Amino acid sequence: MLDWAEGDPLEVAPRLLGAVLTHGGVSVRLTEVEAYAGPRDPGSHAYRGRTSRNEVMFGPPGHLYVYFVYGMHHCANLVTGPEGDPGAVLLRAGEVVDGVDIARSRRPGSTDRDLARGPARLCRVLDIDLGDNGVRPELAPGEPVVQISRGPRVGLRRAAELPWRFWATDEPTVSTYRPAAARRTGR
DNA sequence: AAGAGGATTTGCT
DNA sequence: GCAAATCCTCTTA
Repeated sequence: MLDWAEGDPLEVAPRLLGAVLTHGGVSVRLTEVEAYAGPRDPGSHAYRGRTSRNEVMFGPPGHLYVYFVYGMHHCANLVTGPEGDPGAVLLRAGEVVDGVDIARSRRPGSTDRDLARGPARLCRVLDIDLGDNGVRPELAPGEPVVQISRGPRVGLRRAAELPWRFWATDEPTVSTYRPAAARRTGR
């Protein structure tokens, strides 16, 4: 099961587009993802080796790697690499296809289009937090995405040039591209 | 033991 | 367009 979601994150990422992730009573059809290739990828949390935070990425595929950022947001990855090889795919955005009422209640004031448009919003709508780190999510293949675009990953300061972000072309639920924030101090 | 920084979002100027 | 919000985790000493 989930063979199509296991292996090299660069190959799995485009295959995840269109797949449906269900958690907390809400289902999201993935429209935007990013690949993180573990130890050979300077942008990966696993680049500097195993720590208590990224431990799940070193485990078997099919589990969620959830992390906490900016003091208030959660982001979720699907671990894809074989045990010992920490590859993962960041779930950046999607379209809510089931449980819309619950999703709306978790993000009051949001338009339906924006409900899961961004990695932290997606987690919010699916009720994913650190407590879900390491769980096996409910994931099903969906309608295949017809046209796929790819480009640089979002928000990274390291290895930002690698075109490892994949999204469904012309999908309104894809997040808007923002280059990494510039350093305030330093040079 | 302490400090810096972050795979973001939101609201205000 | 820019900065605040806010705390976990890693790095360095």
